Amino acid sequence: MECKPRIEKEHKKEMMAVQDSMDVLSGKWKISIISSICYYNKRRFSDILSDIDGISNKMLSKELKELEINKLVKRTVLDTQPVTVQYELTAHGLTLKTLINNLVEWGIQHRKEIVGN
Amino acid sequence: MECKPRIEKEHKKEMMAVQDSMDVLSGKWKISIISSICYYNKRRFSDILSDIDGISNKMLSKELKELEINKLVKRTVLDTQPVTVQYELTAHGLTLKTLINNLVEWGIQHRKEIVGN
DNA sequence: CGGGATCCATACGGATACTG
DNA sequence: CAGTATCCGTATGGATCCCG
Repeated sequence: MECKPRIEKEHKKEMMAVQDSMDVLSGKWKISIISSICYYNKRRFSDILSDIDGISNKMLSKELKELEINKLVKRTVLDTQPVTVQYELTAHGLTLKTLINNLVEWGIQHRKEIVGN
Repeated sequence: MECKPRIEKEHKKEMMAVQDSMDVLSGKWKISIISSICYYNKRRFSDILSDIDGISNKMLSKELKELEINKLVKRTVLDTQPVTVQYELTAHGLTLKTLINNLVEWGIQHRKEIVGN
């Protein structure tokens, strides 16, 4: 397994890039939210709220806002009565799929490693 | 981009696996620590402490302990005077490299997406 | 319905001092 | 050197109520 980056500066840049990714994803509910929207393609606020066990509306609202700022989800207000709001992943949000799949695979391997001690 | 998993149960399992991964990695300093050890192959407590800008000994101690519990790092007490402690990645810890590389690449892409608005 | 505002308990995490 | 213990401010996040 190759570990050493070429030069120190390069290494620092890589660490920053990892942090950028983690900042976006490490919120307690972020990935669950993304996954929920992704699964249904389009999803309304209250639907996501019931999809995810234990989340409060305050948290959902906050996390969705951050995801929107990071251009991972798109928010659309529908002209209904009363108002409904639809969330969907952006093209950029969809690129997370690969990363999430990696996280799934590593998580499975990790569980084997820990449980099977 | 394919998004819908086959069945709901499968989906829940995937979510759990992602959470397992995130729980291990999402500590504020975890990846920096792993990266530091990985970079130098073997590394002592005080060296890691000075590698990572801003971390306190309390945090380093705590995070290292968690990494050890998760079998990502191996802790070795050396019989020196005074005592020194060496940390190195386990085989399992090394499997994180791929994941971290993915995080690096996505982070770079993400930064482009956000900055270049 | 989709949030925002408020209150409040708890967890997180920094600084410092101490120990084997 | 490699932590541990303590103190303490701050951030996190749940519960609840309110509003357009």
